[in-house]
Amino acid sequence: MKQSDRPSGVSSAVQCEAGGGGTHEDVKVDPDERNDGQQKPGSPEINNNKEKTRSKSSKQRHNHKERTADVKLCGEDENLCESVQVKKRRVKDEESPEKHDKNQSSGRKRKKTSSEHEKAEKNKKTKKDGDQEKKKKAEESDKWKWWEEGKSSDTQKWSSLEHKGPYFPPEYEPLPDNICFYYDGQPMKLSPATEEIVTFYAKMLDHEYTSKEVFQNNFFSDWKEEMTKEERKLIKMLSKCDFSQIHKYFVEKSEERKNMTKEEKQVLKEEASRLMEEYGFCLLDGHREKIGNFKLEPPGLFRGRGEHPKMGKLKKRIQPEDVTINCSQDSKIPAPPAGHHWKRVQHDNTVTWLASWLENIHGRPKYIMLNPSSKLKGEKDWQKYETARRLKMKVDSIRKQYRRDWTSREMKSRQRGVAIYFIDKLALRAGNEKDDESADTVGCCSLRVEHITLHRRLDGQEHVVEFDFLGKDSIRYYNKVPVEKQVFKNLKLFIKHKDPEDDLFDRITTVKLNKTLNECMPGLTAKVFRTFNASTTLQDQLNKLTTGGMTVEEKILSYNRANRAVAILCNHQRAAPKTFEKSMQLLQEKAVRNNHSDDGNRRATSSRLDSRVTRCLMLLEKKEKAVQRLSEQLKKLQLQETDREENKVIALGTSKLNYLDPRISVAWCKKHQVPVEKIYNKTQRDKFAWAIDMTDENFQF
DNA sequence: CTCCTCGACTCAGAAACGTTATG
DNA sequence: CCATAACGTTTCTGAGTCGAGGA
Repeated sequence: MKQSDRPSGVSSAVQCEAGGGGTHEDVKVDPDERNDGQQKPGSPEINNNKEKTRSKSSKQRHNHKERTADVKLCGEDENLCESVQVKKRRVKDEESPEKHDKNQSSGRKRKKTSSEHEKAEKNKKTKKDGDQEKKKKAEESDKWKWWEEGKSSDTQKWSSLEHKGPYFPPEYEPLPDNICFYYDGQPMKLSPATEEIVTFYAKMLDHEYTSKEVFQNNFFSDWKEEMTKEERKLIKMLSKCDFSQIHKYFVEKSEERKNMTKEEKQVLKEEASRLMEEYGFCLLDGHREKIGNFKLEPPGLFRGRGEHPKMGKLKKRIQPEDVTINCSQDSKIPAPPAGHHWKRVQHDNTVTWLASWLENIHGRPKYIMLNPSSKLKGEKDWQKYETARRLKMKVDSIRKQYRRDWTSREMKSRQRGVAIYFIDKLALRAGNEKDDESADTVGCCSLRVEHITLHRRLDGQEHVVEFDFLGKDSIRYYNKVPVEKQVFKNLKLFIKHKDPEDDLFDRITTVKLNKTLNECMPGLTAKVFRTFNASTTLQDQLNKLTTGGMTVEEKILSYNRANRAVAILCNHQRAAPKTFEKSMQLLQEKAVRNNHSDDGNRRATSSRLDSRVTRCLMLLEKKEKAVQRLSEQLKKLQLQETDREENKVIALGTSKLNYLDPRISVAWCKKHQVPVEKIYNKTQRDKFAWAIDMTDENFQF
C-alpha cells in the first residue's frame, strides 16, 4: 500500500528530541525490565489488565471510583515541547467571540486595510473583461464584516435562509453503438443502468484500485444486484468481462477534451460560472454567502482510503426523493427537478446545512454546507482558536495533573494521564472506536499494543517509545520518542499480559477522556491540543526564524519552514509528487550546468584581463556581474533543491488551513512588512478575512 | 447512570484543473 | 513565439471528532 510505504521518520525532524536509525526487530520489553517496580503490593487492579480487547469487548468496562492518590510530582517537563512557554500576551477582550454574547450591536470598529492589496493585485490583469472586474470589486466592497457585529447565538445558526437547492449531476449518457462490452469474448449490449455501472469500472481500469481483490469482489456483487435477470444469468465472472474498449473510449474522450480550442473551453467555463451563479450561493440573514459543495456527488464506485473493506462498492445516484431541504419557512422553497419531489423540507435553524441525504455505502448523512468564507464557518473557526488560546492559560495545570495521574493507584487514571500526555506532546488525535466496516486505523485511545515498541535505550537515548501505526486516512505515523521514565514504566505496565491486538489503553475511551478534559476547562477536548500546539509552534518558530535583515523572500522561506514544523508535528503527509525524482534530477543537472558555465565565465574573465585592460574593463564588469548572477542563481537553485527535498512528503496546506491561528500569520506579516498575499492565496484570504481585518502586529496567540 | 447510535460538523489527501515558468 | 512541464489552486468526497438523546 503506497500510503504506508511513505518514508517515515519525517516526524522526527521537529519533534523535540527524536532519534534516528534503529531497527524494528527489538524485543518489546527487555526481560530484565519485566519486574521493574511499579507494581507495589497495595496497588489495585494492576494485573490482568486485558479489558478492552480489539474485537469488541471495549463496551463493558469497569468503572472504578476515582481514588487518585496524591503523590509527589515528577520534575518539571523538560521534555514537553518548548513551544509551551507562556509568552507575554495581550489578550484583547474585544477580540474574543466568546466574550461577546452581551453587547450584540456594540459594533467594534477596525481598520480596513487588507482588501487594498487585493485590488492592486487584480489590476495587473486588465486584459480580462472589464465587466468582471467591476463586478468583483463591487462584491468586495459589500463583503459582510460579520466579525464586527458581536457574537451570535450558539444554538440558533440563522434567522433566515434561502437557496436554490442542490445541483444534480447530468443524467447518464449511453455509450455509442460502436462501443461495446464483451463477455467471454462475445460483444454484449447491456441495459442502460448496468452499462452505467460498467463505465464506472472501465474508467478506473488503469488505477491500482481495480487490481485489488476486495475492490473487484465488492464491485462485482454490487454490479450483479443492478443487472437485469438476463444479464445476471449470463455474466458470472468478472474475469471474463472485457471493459477495454469502453476504457479506450473514455481515454480518447478525455484527450479530446484536453485538445479543445480556447473558444470551446471558454464556453464551458461560462457555463460553469452560470451554474455557480445560480446554485452556488444562498441568502443567509440577508447576506449572500457562498456554498461549499452545491453539486450533489455523482454516482460512481466508492474508493476508501487505505485497505478499506468497502472499496469498489457502488455509490448510487442520488434522487431528489433522497434529499432533505433545510431553509427558512418564509423563503422561496427550492423547486425539485420536474416530476420529482424532495424527501422532506424542513426549517431547522439550529443546524447549518442546506440539504442532506443518506449516502448508501455506510448509510450516513451527507450535507450541503457553506463555504469556509461564510460567517457560519468563520465564526466557528474563530471560536476554535479562542478555545485553543484559553488552553494556553490552563495548560500548565493540566500538565501537572496528568503527571500526577502517572503515579495514581488507579489504572484508569494512569492510562488517562499517559494518553493525554501523548495527545499533548505528540499531537495525536483522540482515536474514537471504529466499526469493522472501515479501514483499520487508530488514534490515541484506540492504539493497540502492536503499535508501540519500547526501547529501554535506543541510539543513545533512554526510554524511547517507537510508534508505528496507521492514522486518519491510513497515513502512517512513525516516530521514535524519548519519554519520561514514569511514562515508560506505565507503558510497560499497560502492555503486560496483553496480546499485540489488545488495546493499549483498555480502561479509557475518548468520551471519558474528553469528559475529564472538559472538567479542566470548559470546551476543552482532545483536538484542542492539536490546534493549541500547532499554533504555539508556529508562533515560536516564526519568532525564532525571522530576523531583522532578511529579504521578503527569506522571510517567506522562514514562514514556510515554521509552517513545515507544524505539518511535521501534525503528521500531515502527501504522496511524493509523481514527477518528483525526475524533476529533482533536472534541478540538479541545471545546477551542475550552471556551475560549469560559471567556471567558463571565470576563465574568460581572467584571460581578458590579461590582454587589453582598458577596453575590457567594461566587459569585465559585465562578466563579473554575470558570474555573480549565475552564482546567485546557483545558490537559489540549491536552496530550492533542499526546500523541495524537505517538502517531498510534507503537506503544508492542511495545517495552514485548519490548525494555525491566522492572526499569528497576519500579525507576522504586518510586523515584518510581508504582504499578506505572499502567504495566503485568494481562497485563504477569503477564509481568513476576519483575521486579516482585525489583527494588528502586536497580536500574540 | 452508562452505553450506544445518530447527527452534524471539522479536518484530510488525491485528483482535476488552471497558471506560470521553461526551453 | 509556442509547446510543454512544473507548479499552485480548486474541487471532491472520505474520515475523523464529539455532543445529544434514547434505551
